[in-house]
Amino acid sequence: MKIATWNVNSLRVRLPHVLDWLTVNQPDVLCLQETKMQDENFPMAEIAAAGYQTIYTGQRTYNGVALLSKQAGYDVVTAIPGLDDPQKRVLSAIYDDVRVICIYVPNGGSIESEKYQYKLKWLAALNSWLRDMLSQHQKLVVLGDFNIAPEECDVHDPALWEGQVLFSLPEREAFREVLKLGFLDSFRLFEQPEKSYTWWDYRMMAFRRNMGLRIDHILLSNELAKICTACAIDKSTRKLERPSDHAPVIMELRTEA
DNA sequence: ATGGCCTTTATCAAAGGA
Repeated sequence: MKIATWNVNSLRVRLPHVLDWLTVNQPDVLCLQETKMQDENFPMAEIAAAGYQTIYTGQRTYNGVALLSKQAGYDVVTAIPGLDDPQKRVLSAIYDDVRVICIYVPNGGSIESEKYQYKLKWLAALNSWLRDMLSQHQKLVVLGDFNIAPEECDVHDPALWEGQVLFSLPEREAFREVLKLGFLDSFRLFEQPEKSYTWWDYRMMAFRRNMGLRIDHILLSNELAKICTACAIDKSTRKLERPSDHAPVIMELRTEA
């Protein structure tokens, strides 16, 4: 079973990339963030033509998440229970017997901003929810754009990013607190190339210079970590015309077909 | 490096992203 995540930064613009990527990679489930479109505009027909079913929850201009899958998902959840949040950042469903939770964590603006406080509050609510979900689902995947680079090796220049949003200590602590609930970072279960990142600024030729951050993650419950056979970042999409600034991350589980 | 670049919008300048 292949499960992947990709912040597409506008599904309208990136739809051709997504369709190509589905055809080439054949994931069982692809989670998208920043679709930036209302539900009535969702390109369900084009995606169905590629052989994928869709679940989505979107809004105009900002945010928006979607699940594309070969088989139908069920028991859909579209928000963190108990968190009053109009922003569409969460989508979850069960595929086969695996509970998949797709998240788009708030960016946080800058450390001094209200958006940063919103991010920390959001992460605290996520933690409580995931604790609850773990008690109900042994096979649990939490994946998406976390907007947190957890370790120094996930940042091209840790000194430059020290204390900045995406790499500040409270955010990294929140990430560690999620791991402590009983998750493993699937990317780090395997030998990986040095300086592996999932996001590069559009400016400064950052991709060409590999000035990136690893902020998109796939976390696995212990039960799933035991059967995880691979996890990799696909940098190839970042070289396309009009690319998303994020690269997809893809993970594979050894499951009975 | 107080911006650069990309996307969106009751656009053509400003906000948000990361």
